Amino acid sequence: MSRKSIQRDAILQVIKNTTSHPGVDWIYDEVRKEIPNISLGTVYRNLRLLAQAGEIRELDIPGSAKRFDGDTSNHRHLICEKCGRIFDLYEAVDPKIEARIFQKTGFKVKRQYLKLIGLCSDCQKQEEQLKTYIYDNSLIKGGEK
Amino acid sequence: MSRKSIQRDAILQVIKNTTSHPGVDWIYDEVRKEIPNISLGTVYRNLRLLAQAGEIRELDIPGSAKRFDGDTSNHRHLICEKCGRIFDLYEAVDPKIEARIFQKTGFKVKRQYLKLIGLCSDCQKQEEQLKTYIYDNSLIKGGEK
DNA sequence: TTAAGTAATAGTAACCGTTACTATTATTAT
DNA sequence: ATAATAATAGTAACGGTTACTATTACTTAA
Repeated sequence: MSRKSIQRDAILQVIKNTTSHPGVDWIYDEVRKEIPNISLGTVYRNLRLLAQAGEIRELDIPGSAKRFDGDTSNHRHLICEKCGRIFDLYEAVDPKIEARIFQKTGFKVKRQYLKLIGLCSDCQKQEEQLKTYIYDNSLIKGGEK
Repeated sequence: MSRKSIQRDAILQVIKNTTSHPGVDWIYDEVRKEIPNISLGTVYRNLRLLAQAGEIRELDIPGSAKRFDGDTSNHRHLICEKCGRIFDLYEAVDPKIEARIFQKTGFKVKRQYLKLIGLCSDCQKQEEQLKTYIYDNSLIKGGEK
């Protein structure tokens, strides 16, 4: 990543200018508004380079495509299993765990990936509503998982 | 998963009889020793069914294919970033974190995925050796990442 | 300031893990 | 036994990602 490129700058800007945690497709679409004929391969290559350079973070979401985060500060993610949205969590992880593991096992922890899967408050409300419907009206709405 | 099948039983046995955390290819190879013409699709389908039924666990390793674990007890994984081996960790995760997150954010955590990436003790030794070579002989060996 | 050297690119093909499809086989309840 | 239908083998398709290749555009130094 020694030479500058307009494409890479544009990709970085797109990611830095959102607080969402976009996937490649979304990034590709956004960048094409600036550079209509940019190649998808260019997007992938530069995302890798930018992540390696530490300018962005690459998230891995179980069972779905890569996502990226322009916020490289130390934070974790809450993933709603219903709506798929990703929320930021600025909660420190117990730092003692690494020392304890090293003592016990000899394994040297370098990175902790703590992913918390659950329901965001919006989806909890929906679940509540759904329950009410079911109990009140004996209506069962399927396929919401 | 209402009817029994020889294929599914064989797949389950293969996974239960190893303490490694095998991927689909390895499982497929092992099962073919018993059932040579088993279909790869059958392996995938039954792995999904067995995981849904809670008889095995499906692991997701960042940037690599699915792996499975016949040990469904509550434990976590240490992943060596050098050799790729997966080690079991029977260390409880701070349970207070879930309550704290709910209080602060309203997000209801259902599952914690704590993956610890680092170096196993074997690979640490190799790294040490490598450093020694470099310092002693000014030999640089590349590509070991 | 131009020319040479070579990253980076666009466009496309290939790849790989996984899922979907379909005709056939095997299991279960009657 | 027979009917109903899960489950299978074999194969095709799929989606995300990477690899390839000829071309373009930075950068350095003459």
